[in-house]
Amino acid sequence: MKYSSYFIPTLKETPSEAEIVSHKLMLRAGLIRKLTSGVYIYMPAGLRSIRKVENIIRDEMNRAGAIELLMPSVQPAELWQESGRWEFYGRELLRFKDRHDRDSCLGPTHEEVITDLVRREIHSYRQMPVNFYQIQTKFRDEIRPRFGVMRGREFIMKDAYSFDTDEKGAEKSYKRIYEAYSNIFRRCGLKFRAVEADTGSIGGNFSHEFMVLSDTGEDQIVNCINCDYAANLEKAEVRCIQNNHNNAKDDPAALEEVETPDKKTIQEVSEFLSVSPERLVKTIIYNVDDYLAAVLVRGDHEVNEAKLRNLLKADQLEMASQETVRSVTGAPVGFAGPVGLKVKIAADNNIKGMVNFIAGGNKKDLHLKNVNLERDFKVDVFGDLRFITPSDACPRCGSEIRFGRGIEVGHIFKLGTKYSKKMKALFLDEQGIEKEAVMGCYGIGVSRTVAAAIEQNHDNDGIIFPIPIAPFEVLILPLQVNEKDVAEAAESIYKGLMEKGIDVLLDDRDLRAGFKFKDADLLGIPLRVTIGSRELKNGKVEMKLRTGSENTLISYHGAVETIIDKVKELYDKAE
RNA sequence: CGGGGCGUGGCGCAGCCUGGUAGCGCACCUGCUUUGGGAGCAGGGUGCCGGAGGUUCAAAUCCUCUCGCCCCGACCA
Repeated sequence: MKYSSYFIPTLKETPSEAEIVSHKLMLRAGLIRKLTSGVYIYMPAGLRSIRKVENIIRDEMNRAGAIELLMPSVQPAELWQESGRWEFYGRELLRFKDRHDRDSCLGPTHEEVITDLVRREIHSYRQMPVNFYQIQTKFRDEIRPRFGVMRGREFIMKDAYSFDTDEKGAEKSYKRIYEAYSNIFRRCGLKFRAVEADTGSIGGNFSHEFMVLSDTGEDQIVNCINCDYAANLEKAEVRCIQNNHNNAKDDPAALEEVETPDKKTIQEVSEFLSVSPERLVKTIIYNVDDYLAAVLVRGDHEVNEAKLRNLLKADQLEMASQETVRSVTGAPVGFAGPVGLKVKIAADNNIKGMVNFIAGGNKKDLHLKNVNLERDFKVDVFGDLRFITPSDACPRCGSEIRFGRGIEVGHIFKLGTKYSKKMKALFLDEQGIEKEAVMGCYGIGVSRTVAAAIEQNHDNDGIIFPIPIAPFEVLILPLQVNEKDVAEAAESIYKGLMEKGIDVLLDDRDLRAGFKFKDADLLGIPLRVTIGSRELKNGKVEMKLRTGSENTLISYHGAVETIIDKVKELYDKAE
C-alpha cells in the first residue's frame, strides 16, 4: 500500500474527548473516528488491525473444531421471551418495533438465535458435538460508554456456542476453547491471564475471563503469588477462617445499648466508640425478588452482590430504598442491626467467629454493644458474601494474594442446559431417549482486543503494535521522494516485499523527514526501513524496530531478504 | 437515571462575567527559501458561535427550552 493513495488521517493534537492512552492513540493514529456516543467507524488502518485479530481467531477456532457461520443482528422478541431474557436483560437490550409493530431487538449476544437454530436442525447425538461461531457486530446499549472502542455500544465480537450430549462432553468443549483462547491471545502478543469469573447476565454455572493485564483495566483481578489461582474480584472466594481478628475466646457479655447520635457510617461509629471497624457488624437491607433480606458482614468488609445473588438464588437484587429500610428496621439508614429484625438474615462466614460485637440498634441514634449470635438473633443462611481483601489468603493454597487490574477481552461460560431446557433444544441419545443439549458459550471482544493491545504496547511517541496485529508489518520510508535513486530503491524494496506476501506500507508522501518519522512512530508499525540518499550512495538502507532505538544499516541489495528474516524473527518472538 | 462540565473554522482553544457585529495556534491553499525527527517568511480562504424561542436599538455574550458530547456517581448505611 502506498501512503499517498491510502487514508490514514493522523492528528497532531489529542482530541479532548479521549481519556485513556489507547483511545487517544487510536484517534491520533487515524485508526478510528467516532460517529456518536459509543459508536465508532473503523478507519482503513484500524480495520486492517481488526482483521488481523479476526484471522488469528478464525485460525484457532477452526483448529479447535468450531464452525463459522453468521447470524443476524436483528432478532425477534419471541426468542427472548422464550428464554426469559426479554424481561431479565434490562435496558442494555436495544428494543424497537418494526413496521408491523412486532417487537424486535438488536442482538447483544446470540444464545437464543443459535439455540433456535440447533433445535430445528440437530436432533441426534450423531450430529454432536457441535460448536458454531461467528464474528459479528453486537449492540449493547451501555449505561455509560467510555474509553473509545474499549467500552462501546456497538462493537465487534467473536461469539461461539457449543452443544454437547452430556456434561463430560461440555467440559471437553470448554477446555478446547480455553486452549484456543490462550493461543489466540498469545498470538496477538498480549500479556494476559485467565481468571475465574462470575457468570453475570449470560447465566450458567462456571466461567473464565481472559484478562489483558493493564492498570487502566476496568476489572479488578486477584491472583496468588504462589499457585496459579486467579479470579475476578467479584468471583474471588474467601477462605473460611473463623475467629480471625476476633476475641472469640471471650465470654459473651451482657447486651448493652449505646447512644450514637448521628453516627451512621461504620467509620463514624468506630471512631465515636473508639473500637476498630472489625468489631462492628454492618447490616444492609436488600430487595430480593419478592422479599426483603438483611445481609450481615463485618464492619471492615464489603458485601459482594454477585455472591449474594448466587447464595440466595435471586434474579433481582438491589439495595432497599431509604423508606424500606426505615419500615423494616424502624430507624433511619445507618442504624440497622440484626437484633429483632423480622426479615430473612444472610450472613458472611466471618460473622460466625465474632463475639461481643457492635451493631445497629434499629432505632435512631442507637447502637448495641456485646451483640452475640444465637443468643441475640438467628442467621438463616451463612455463606461467602463479601469481597476478598488484601489481608485474606489465597483460597486454594493459603499464600499471599495480589490485586491487579485487567481488561476483559475474552469470556467463556459453561451454560449447562439453561437455554436448551427453556427453548427445548433436544436430541435423541444412543438409547433413543430425549435429552437436553449441554451448552457452552465463548466470546472475544475483537475491537477491544486491539485497544487492549495498544494499552499494553505504547510509548510517548505512539503505538508499538505487536507484529501479528499491526496494520502493516513493514513501513518503507524514503526521505527524498523526488530523488530518482531513492524513489527507485524504495519502490524496488516495496515490490520485493509485496511479492513475498509482506504487508508493507510505502510512505511516498513528499513531506519533511521529521513529519514522516512522527507519523511512523504514532502508527506503530513494528519494522521501519528508512531510505536516504546519504546511505544509499554507499549501497545501504536503514532498518529500525519500533521497539528499539538503534538504526541498523543493511545492504540495499539483499535488503528484501534481510527484512523478511527480521519479520519472521518478530513473529517467532511474538508467538 | 442523578450531579458536574463543554458545544465558537477540519483539530485544539480564547472571547461570554461587564451585550457593540468573532479571534489565536495547528491544519488547509499560493509563492519563495528550506529539507534525517511534526520548517521559515510573505500572502490567502475558511464560521447561521449546536438548535429553537425570548429580552434588547443591538446577542457568541443575558434568559427559557431543546439536542449532542465528555466526566463523576448510581446508593456497602
